Amino acid sequence: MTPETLERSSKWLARANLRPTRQRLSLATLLVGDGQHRHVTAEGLHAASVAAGDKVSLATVYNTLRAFCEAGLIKEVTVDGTRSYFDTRTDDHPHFYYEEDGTLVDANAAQMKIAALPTPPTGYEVAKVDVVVRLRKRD
Amino acid sequence: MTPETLERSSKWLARANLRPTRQRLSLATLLVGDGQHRHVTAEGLHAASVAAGDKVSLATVYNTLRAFCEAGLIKEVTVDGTRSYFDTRTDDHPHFYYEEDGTLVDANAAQMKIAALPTPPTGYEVAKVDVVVRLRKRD
DNA sequence: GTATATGCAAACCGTTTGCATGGCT
DNA sequence: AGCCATGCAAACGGTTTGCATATAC
Repeated sequence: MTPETLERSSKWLARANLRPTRQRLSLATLLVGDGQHRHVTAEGLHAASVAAGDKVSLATVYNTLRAFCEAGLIKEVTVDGTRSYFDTRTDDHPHFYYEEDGTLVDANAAQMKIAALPTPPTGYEVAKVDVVVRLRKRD
Repeated sequence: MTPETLERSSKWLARANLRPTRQRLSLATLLVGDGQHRHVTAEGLHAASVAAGDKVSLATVYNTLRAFCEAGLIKEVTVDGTRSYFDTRTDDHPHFYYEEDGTLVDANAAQMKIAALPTPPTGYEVAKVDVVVRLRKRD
């Protein structure tokens, strides 16, 4: 791990006033260590941390992902009823979901033009707009 | 129940070559008996069937909703990781999701203009585009 | 008569929680 | 020292499944 990787992860945690514990640093590094955006599931992130040689319990992965979420560092994306996905990019943007293997990736937001949004009922405001483009293999 | 209600439900099942059992007719009637579109959860539909005096087991509600889905009579909508929603309207259209109570309703599709969609990667085609506008109470 | 649908209860699986231990400041 | 994070295992809740019974055709 390069020094920049560690520093980026530390600052990311510091930004949200989260104590830089070994486990959080490990997960933060896996999430944003290289400055790229990522979409992970709890199981997937846990597997990655084990593969990286860091010992983090599955429960801690869940608790930590939730903590990151509440701190606004990541966002949950609902695309599959059976799994939760977390996105390191926190602004509203469209996603591609590969039905074949359950992979989630960012779609090019610039290509997505929502000219008009349905008017929210009175008394309500838009919290978030989720756009998921589900993809299947072309035959 | 009016005769039209029963006939509509029967034809709806017949359209998909599904045997008109008592349970299926009951659920079909609750879903499309009045010709309106509906968004239900398995638990909600089960409660409705019990309230209507029809005895249908929860397992059968699940199996039946799945069967209706596979037959193309309804579509599953993923908006909440903890529950599955089913929509009697089967074309792509935007939804309003009330975070406060988990209600799902159709948004006015005419007001929703997607001028451009992100280009799918080569080898893949768009299976479905889910648009969920999450609403929160305005303070 | 044969294939299929139903009901029950148990299994399932991702996620959450209680509580004792350990680490950060 | 005090508060907070971690880990384990048990609990949880929605959904699925195996199997015996009942129903449609």
